[in-house]
Amino acid sequence: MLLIARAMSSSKTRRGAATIDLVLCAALGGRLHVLVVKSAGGAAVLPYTWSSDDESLEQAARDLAKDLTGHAPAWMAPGAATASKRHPAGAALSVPFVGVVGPTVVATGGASWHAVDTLPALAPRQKAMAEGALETLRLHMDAAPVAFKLLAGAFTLAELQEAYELLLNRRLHKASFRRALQAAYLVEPTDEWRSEGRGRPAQLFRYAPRKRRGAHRAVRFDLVGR
Amino acid sequence: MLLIARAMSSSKTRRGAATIDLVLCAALGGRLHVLVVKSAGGAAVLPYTWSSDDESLEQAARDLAKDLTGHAPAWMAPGAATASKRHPAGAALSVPFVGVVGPTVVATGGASWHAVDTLPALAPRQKAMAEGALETLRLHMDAAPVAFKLLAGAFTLAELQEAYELLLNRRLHKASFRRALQAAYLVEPTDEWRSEGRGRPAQLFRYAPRKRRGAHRAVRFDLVGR
DNA sequence: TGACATTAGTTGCGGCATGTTACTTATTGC
DNA sequence: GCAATAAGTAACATGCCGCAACTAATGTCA
Repeated sequence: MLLIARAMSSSKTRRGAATIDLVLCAALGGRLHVLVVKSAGGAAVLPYTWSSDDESLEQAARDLAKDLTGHAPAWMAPGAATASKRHPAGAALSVPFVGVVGPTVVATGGASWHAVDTLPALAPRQKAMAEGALETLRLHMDAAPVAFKLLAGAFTLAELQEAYELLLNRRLHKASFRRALQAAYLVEPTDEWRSEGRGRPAQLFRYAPRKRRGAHRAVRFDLVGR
Repeated sequence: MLLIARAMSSSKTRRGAATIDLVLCAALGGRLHVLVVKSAGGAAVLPYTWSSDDESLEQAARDLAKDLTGHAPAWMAPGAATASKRHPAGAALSVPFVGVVGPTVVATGGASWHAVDTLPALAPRQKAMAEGALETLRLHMDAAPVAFKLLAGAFTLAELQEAYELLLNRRLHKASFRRALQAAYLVEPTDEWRSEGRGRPAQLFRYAPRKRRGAHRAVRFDLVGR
């Protein structure tokens, strides 16, 4: 039994084992980008690692991101595991983790950012996982600071609004957006301002959620059943 | 290679392989219940099956539910895969699927319903997956008809409200709930009424989402950052 | 049979949140 | 200085939500 397990571990594809696949996301130029690396054979692949018994899946994904970018993702969530279609390593099963980093993270070595709607040729399973990332982000954005974590530590309110518009795929109203944000006590102003060339400089804010009581929002049927 | 895979398939625990674990949920007596079965050794376990290459994970979970209850779940979503803690079959990795059925589904054979807050002794990993089910349901209830699928095909509006109260773990206001529901065109009345002994009989409704335009709801910061 | 309890379902009102428009403020470039 | 541009704010109308009070239909019991 142990011998078989050892043999599997040293085999090339480890059929029957699972990969942890990292879908690292960044908002660049108003579009969602995903980090793609080059495999030994030169093909484009999502970063992945084989699952091991002595480490949690999430920690393995976090470590993988750290190896690639130097930092752990600012936010991360598990995606839907899948055994369908072809994986570049021939894994029977793959568990995706969707990570989020700020716009300043550089792609080192063979890694590069690609917009999700113009991805290079990936193995079908990885393509599906990358395209599912946006849905995972949407699923969590109401309860987790996903949009905030797509930004640098200090950001303008226009940038925050653009992040939300990217995730929701629709335009938002400036005044309404800011009023709702103000009421939620989620950001605090810094004393820095940023000038983008023309126009009035924008004040920079930081994500700093303050305690507030009774998040007793009403039921929303808006999105039920498409 | 193939020989190794065959040997693994016939081994007892299949270390290195993954299980698909089913967390089948029902709303009974105002509380969320989970279907628990008895293992060969007599211990309480969540229903599970080994993942196989020639079937999608979701389909395997759906088939498992069919074997147990005679019907596929009314709704289902994948949970977060985990390799932590102990699984009853010793699986290295487990992928949970959270299914939802109506209140009329009976537990056959050794299966029985248990409230999630008073579960029998499960293996740690299965306990964690069962306790994570409610979070998975909450994650999807804004965009999927989770609460509706916890009910029979025809239901009263009071029952629907109770399902939402169960998922949200707080009381809702009757008038507000009904107004919002009306505005969403999600249910249609049947010509049946149900009398529960005392009090006025309640009209029965069916889940029948109608097309409506512009789900253009505002951004809600209420739940961001707890 | 008629008052009462119980549950279903509706209506009206005050307050708060949101959508819209228009305005003010601050900066660059000419 | 003046136009252009972008950030940020104010004011108003509309609509949604919580609340309370109301009507409606049934069973219970004196």
